[in-house]
Amino acid sequence: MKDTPTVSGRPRVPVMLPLPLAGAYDYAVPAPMALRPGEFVSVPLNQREVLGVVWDAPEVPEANPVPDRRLKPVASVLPAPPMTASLRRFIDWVAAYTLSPPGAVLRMAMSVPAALEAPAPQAGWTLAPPGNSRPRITPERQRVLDVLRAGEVHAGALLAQAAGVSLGVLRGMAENGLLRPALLPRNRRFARPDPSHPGPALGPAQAAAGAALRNRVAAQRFGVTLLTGVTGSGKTEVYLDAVAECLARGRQALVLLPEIALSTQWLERFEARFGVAPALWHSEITSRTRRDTWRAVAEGEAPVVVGARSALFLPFPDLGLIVVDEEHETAFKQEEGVVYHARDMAVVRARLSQAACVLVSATPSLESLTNVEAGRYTALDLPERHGGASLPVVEVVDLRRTPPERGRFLAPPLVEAVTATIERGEQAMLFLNRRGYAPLTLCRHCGHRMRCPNCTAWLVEHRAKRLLQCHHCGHAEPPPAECPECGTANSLTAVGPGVERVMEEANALWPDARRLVMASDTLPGPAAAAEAARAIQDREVDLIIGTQIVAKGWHFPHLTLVGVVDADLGLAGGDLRAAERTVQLLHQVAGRAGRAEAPGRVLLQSFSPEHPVMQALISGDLAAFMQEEAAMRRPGHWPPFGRLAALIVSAEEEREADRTARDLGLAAPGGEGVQVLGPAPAPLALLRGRHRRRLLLKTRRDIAVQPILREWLARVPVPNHVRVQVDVDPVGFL
DNA sequence: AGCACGCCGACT
DNA sequence: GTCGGCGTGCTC
Repeated sequence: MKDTPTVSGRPRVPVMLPLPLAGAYDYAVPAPMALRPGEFVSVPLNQREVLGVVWDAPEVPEANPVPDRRLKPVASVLPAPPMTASLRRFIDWVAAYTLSPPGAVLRMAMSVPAALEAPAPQAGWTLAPPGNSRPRITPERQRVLDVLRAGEVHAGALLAQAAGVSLGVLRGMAENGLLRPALLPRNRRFARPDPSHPGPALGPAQAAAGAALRNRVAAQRFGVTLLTGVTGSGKTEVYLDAVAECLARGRQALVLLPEIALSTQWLERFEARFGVAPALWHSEITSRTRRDTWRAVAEGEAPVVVGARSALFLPFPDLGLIVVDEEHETAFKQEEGVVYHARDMAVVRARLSQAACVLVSATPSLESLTNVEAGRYTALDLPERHGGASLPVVEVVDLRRTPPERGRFLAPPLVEAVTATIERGEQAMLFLNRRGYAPLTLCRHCGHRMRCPNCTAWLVEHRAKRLLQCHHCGHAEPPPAECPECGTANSLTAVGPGVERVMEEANALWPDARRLVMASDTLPGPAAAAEAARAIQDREVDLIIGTQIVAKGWHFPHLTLVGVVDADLGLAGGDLRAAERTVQLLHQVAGRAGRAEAPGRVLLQSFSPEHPVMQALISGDLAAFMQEEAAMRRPGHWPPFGRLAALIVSAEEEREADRTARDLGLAAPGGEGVQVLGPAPAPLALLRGRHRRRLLLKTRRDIAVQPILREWLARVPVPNHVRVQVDVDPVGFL
């Protein structure tokens, strides 16, 4: 261990604070304290005390360090396992990559301050050593003695219950010297999954893939595997095999899911494989569970954690495997605060932890496919559906040739198919990625459109709630009786469909069918989603109408027909990844059909059946589609064949946003392989009352964007009310 | 992030 | 006259 660094003899340590400061602050180390990097400490900061982490001494000493006399001493060391060097390096890495203050990244790793305090010890009873007195042993007392073996400590309530006595008996025994109070051992809240627990039987292809993944984990070093396979091919069981191998080696495993709150079916599969539940980490767990889970992870007591992207910042002391399921999902991109992509950061964390990383998808991202092609990742593919199920047949309903009736959204071929499916006693699903009743409310008299006052967006009618809502901010208002522009009464009319409106149409078409809407606002929380899934599995529903939450890895064995109400929906707008994302989403939705013996059928309603996206879905040859996608992006150095970073300039005053955006544009970097696009109004030019302008930095893949961004931003002064947000590797149009 | 300092509006 | 609104700036 290196000596504690000093400036002029007085011992000091850098302490990283979970605040958006430029770097670590130095503190004096009081004489009796021995501090090593990683230790959680409490330090004074400007009239208050805050928690922080002892960071590492800089490799090159700071140019002008804070003089000794201005140093404040570290107040105390917290009774928690120190943060590992690999997590500290991860935090530094994420901060440098995303251009965030390291303290802002640290904050994500210190989200549970209560977990840093010593857990409150629980009182219980243990056998007292034999004394001189010989107290009377009643039958009740004997039963207690029978339950409580030497050396064991039991909680009073449980002991009394097990022995069938009252708590008074225990107290009496303590007074007579038979029992004495003792502290309970820490309760093992997270059962250790048994890697050899008999799980579901694997087919030969799965077993082979499982063995290959096990080898990757057994190597106990960094490596990334892209596990692909059509929906229903059993990818989950295969990577759970890798989790088993990781557990057998005594290391921890982390599984990231895009939307953990909706993943009850996934948890059932985990329990079927290991006999116990994993530790869960997402925004909806209670603060108590949060504290216990964080602590258990830090102490190595939680062998498997399944969580949302924030679980990447948990304090695993010995991470052996990270799985990113549905790796193509854009939900892994964090868009607020520290802007990062959890899939990419998972790879980094795995590398810094000497862990294996497995990216899983039926529809892998072009990023990951390109990494396989370049030899950076290893590919592993499951070619067939497991258990004899076949892939659904995909057809397009040409809306130009067989349009729906006026004011309707379901074309005759789709209506007939749904009718036939329900009549056969099978389930059908209608997919439309639009919540509410109608995306636009228009005045028939003057053409006025109902807009959000805070955002560049239409207000979406939610007829059941009798509200017009903005899906970008919290704004909601009741639908006005007359047009706010021209004052005409009863002139406002709903334009376009949302799931509610499709439901209305379904009510008229199939009045006897049992119908269910699945959307994020009709299924508030995991319990409601789980109940819906159960009702579907138990055939209590004939027709499901849903938004993209129905695309998530559900297993609905009786579902044989999927109708996509508007397959063209995602293709509008000039987004770089619009086609890729639409193929991925629609393929996932299609994959819900025909997961058991009965074959599945998928109908895509589209105005452009010849579009490559529809053709790819019909042929099922997504690999060929992705190759064409690659061929289109490669020449212009678009990601993943080049790098992209977005600057979002925002201000309440439009002129201020414009001015700073223009200044940034004038100071734009250039040179070989470096290009700046913009400034231009961001696609949501007004969001939550802030005007937004966007600039895009595009570089060749061999040129890092971070140093360019740092120099660029340092050249341009940003006024007080203006915010410049940096988004390295932006996805979606923002 | 939070806390203090500072400079302008309606109140005991 | 002061109580308090939140804009600005600093924290080893």
